[in-house]
Amino acid sequence: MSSFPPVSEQMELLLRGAVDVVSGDSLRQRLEESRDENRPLLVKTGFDPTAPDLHLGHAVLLRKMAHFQQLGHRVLFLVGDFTAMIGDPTGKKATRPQLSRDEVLANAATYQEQAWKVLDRDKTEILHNSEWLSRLGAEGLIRLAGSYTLARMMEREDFRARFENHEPISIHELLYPLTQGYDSVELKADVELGGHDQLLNLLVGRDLMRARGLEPQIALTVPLLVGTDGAQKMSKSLGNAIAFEDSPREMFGRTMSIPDSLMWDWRLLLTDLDEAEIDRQKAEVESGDASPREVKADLAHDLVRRFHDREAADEARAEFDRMFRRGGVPDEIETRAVPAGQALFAVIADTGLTESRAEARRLIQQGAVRIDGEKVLDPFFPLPCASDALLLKVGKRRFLNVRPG
RNA sequence: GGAGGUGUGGCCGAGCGGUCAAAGGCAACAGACUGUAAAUCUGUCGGGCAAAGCCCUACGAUGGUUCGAAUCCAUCCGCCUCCA
Repeated sequence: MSSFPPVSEQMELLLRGAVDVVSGDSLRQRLEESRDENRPLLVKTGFDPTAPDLHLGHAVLLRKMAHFQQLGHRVLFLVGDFTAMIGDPTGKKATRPQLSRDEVLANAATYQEQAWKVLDRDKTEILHNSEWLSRLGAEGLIRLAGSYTLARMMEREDFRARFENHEPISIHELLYPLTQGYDSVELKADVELGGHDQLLNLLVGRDLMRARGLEPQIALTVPLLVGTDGAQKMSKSLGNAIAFEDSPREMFGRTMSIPDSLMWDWRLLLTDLDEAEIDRQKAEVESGDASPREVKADLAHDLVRRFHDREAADEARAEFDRMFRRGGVPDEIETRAVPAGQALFAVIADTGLTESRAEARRLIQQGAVRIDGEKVLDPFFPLPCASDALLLKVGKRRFLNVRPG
């Protein structure tokens, strides 16, 4: 008797949201073997822990790993402590900085701490690729390099683009896909997961495995999540990310700010809602039977619940309604003491609501600043003495209570 | 090894020795309209100053020429191209 669910059921879950599967047939076949022999598949995912703040973009891949876990397969969380020191060139227009070993290990620890919000910690095996890669030595590395060609490497769009644009490509960057592929050889992985941009790296792994007489791994990729700007892939440096660690309010609000057209992707990739149900909602919104705002709020609620808890999600939603639908203010606003009679622009800048006094003046003149709901256009407006705190509002979302005295 | 090119604000990209805090685009921010969506329109977009002006800092780095340098010169650093 097998402990694994039927293969068709497994396939459905595993292929949800996937971009590439090389190949679907071999995945099915291997799942069948696994089920027949009652042996879990070995699923490898490499992490290059350069950015310790996880965001929803990372969640897509972690969720795919979680799917394999749910089905009873062995999921390896491979810390690329060796490869991180090389710096993965994928998708970068510039050479990545090479990190020290200590930085990498510290990042990896932070990374994992957050990853357990999505992955089942007890079912995750953690390995570090320095274990075998540092043993490889110069000779081993050169031999490894001998099994691939420059032409094949240059098939990669990011390398090619950089080459054609006369941008630098360091030799060490060419070694990255090879070392990553070597990990698969070493682990004899059945499946390797990665973002869509990793496809070529995963395929290098297949080639290297085949060359050594191993059954090549199945490459399965997930899409790169588009960020809150609706245009570029989610990334902290582009400011379009929602971090696992963001507060419920922030997570809810930032989700509400995504373009409507994006919410279906997010639904599919970040939540468990049935694909059929997603399609149904989409049809309803398109026909005007459902409000896109409400559908998006459900999504936001779902995400907050997932990364915080149900209560936090309820609160975030209620607060959002209060603030933005009814023009109210948030529950908790920090209160600061400020000198009475000080000019408004100085107060705003000095309390950090704006980055500079010049910016404060401009915003006031543009009508972006309100005191207790009253628009004030004079930057030199002196803050009156008041027994109660005054509510300062700058733009739509910056609030502060000040108590002049 | 030889020859040449290039380095400007978050990004791309103009820039004649003075009129350059530096065109234009993107992004961002604010206002209007809204659903903190999209689209559209308007404005802002180094810092300081009760300010249509003045001052400070800034065009890879350091020096220099000049009354005056993003613009010219030297050295250094980074990057690229061609030839070998």
